[in-house]
Amino acid sequence: MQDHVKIFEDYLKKHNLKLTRPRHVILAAVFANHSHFDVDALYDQIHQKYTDVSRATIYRTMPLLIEAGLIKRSLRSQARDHYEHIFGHKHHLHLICNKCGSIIEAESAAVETLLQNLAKRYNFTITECNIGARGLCEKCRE
Amino acid sequence: MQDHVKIFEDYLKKHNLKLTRPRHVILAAVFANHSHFDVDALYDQIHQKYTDVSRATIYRTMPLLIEAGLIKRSLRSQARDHYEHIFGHKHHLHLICNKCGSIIEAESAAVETLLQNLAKRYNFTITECNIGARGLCEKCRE
DNA sequence: TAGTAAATGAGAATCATTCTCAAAGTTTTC
DNA sequence: GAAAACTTTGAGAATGATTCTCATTTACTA
Ligand SMILES: [Mn+2]
Ligand SMILES: [Mn+2]
Ligand SMILES: [Zn+2]
Ligand SMILES: [Zn+2]
Repeated sequence: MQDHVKIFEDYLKKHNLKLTRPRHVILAAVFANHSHFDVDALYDQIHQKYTDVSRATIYRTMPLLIEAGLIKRSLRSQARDHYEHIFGHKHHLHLICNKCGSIIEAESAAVETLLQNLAKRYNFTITECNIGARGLCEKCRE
Repeated sequence: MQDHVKIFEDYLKKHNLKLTRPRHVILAAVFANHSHFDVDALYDQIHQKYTDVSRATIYRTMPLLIEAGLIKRSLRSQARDHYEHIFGHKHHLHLICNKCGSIIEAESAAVETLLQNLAKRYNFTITECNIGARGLCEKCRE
């Protein structure tokens, strides 16, 4: 059973952090759907069932989930941080439409390989790629 | 004489915006050095000679310079927007060291081409690429 | 040079995020 | 299973980058 719950719990134990109810609730909410999210949306979602989990705790938990390798900070739209979970998902890149705001997720393996090779030339060790582009989607082009 | 000043002035005229002193001062400061900058650093730099140019005007001018194709919003470090000018510079990508914070600028043409081809498959028209990676630089790896 | 519309500076407002601290929870030890 | 030792939590205050407001100034037009 090597699921996200186990990974998080292992991470917490390894770092002498406690396995608390809010942390489990937040983790579950993060993996309850598979799209990008921001803290505000997450708070709304959680708050329907668990009125006692505070924004502060959500903000405090994001770095833990990142450190555990379960989510990444993926985009920033109008001054708000966005996250997406990465555990259970392939690496991908984002094509963001400037008009309608829709996000296409595309396979990134080839681009990442090229990027890795490039980094090698600078003796740079990549731990996290961030690849994306803005433009116009099919529908918005006409 | 197709320099950045001319480009900016043409942009302003074309959009019925006025060629003001603060806008010229800000443009000059942006191109006075060739590194990344944030509004705060820019303000400090400008404020030494031109004490009457306000932060508000600098913030208001950034989108104009972006629209004119002279700068781009390039990175965000700890909640602060960073910019770099792009006129007169080749496209490049950023390798950011997580330890020392240094930024390596690397040639991005090959990666961008690949990204363009990928986008084509989704009928997506790219106007702006954003490619980068985090990790450890040569010095910080030991 | 006057008339008109846009731009500016100063500081207030906004708003996402971080911080503070007293109260509550978790783990360890007996 | 209860107390000690330590961590986490919620609530709301604080912070800090960015945006807004509005009275005043400036740039352009004729
Ligand atoms: Mn995604
Ligand atoms: Mn750069
Ligand atoms: Zn679109
Ligand atoms: Zn380094």
